[in-house]
Amino acid sequence: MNFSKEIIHWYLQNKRDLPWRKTKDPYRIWLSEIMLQQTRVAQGLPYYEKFTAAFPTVYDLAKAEESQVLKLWQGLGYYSRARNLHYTAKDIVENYNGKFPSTYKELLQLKGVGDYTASAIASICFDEVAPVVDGNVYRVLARYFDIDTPINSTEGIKKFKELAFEVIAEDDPANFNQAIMEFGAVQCKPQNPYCIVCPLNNSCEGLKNQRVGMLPVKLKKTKIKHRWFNYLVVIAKETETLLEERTGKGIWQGLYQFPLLETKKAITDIHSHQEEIKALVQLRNFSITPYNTEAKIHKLSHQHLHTTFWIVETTENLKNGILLQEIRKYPVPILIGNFIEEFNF
DNA sequence: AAGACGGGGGT
DNA sequence: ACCCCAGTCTT
Repeated sequence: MNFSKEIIHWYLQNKRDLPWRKTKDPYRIWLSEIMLQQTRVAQGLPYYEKFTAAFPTVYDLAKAEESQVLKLWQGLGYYSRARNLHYTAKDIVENYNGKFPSTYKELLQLKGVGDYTASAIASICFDEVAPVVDGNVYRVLARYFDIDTPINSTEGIKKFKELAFEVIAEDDPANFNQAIMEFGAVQCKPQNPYCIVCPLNNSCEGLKNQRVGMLPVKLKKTKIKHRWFNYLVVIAKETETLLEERTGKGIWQGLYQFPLLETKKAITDIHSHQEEIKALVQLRNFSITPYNTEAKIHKLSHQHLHTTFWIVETTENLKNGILLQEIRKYPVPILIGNFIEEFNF
């Protein structure tokens, strides 16, 4: 049996029972693929259930408020996916008569749909011979063919895509694509792959050359930036607080947070920042005390946020205050969400 | 070509 | 501490 037949054979016997494998509805496949970008199945699964319940069709998603979409997305990360998801739902309804396009080339035009996702939808929903190349596929191909070209180099991206075209089962691209990804996730996994029981272990070049553990090769890591966030948790008359929306570039676009004072390093004397704080919270008189004395480090893949929450109490009226009892309606970063649950106002 | 973009899980 | 995850977009 050749590579593609063996992979599909393995898949049909070992595939997990996942909700998006029970449908060919392009809306649901699209939704699942966007959610699973850089995200494990276990983490994305509950979100898929929430979204399909709240938005059974693309029309339901299109007519939702963006903040509602972000609220449901809260905790999943990479929030541009949620904003693009909403944008594309409206795009499909307005410009495609509510029907997803059926080819790789057309799907690629949609915002938030790149090479991988266009291939996934085209193959799974429309049986187009469009190979997917995700992290799993890079790993399986690099090991099986013993290729050490870095998977995130321009040359590597091109080479592995060509290789995927060569090995794809042209008579069953839908199953082959899902099979090779599942195989990478479950069998040929990053650490401690099950080579001993692998159905391909007598033809795997990487295994033969004892190079499975070094493959795939990937170019350098991103350098981590350190930032110091001071959140001003205003409590006015024990019933109201202040939230601001993050706009512009950078992390957490469209999400809400307490008024933020970002500093170059940890604050040693809060009173030296009195004027900045006054301007941020728009108050004349208030008391301020740290909630956590040791900064909490919130780790993102590319930034470490040294975070301190400051409790700002006042008896004045707030300019644009929100009711504390409604604070959970706003989409917030998990860092803020955890604080809200822990502080419990 | 290189960065930016989240959060969680595994070793 | 480091790597990876059903990647895409921007610079």
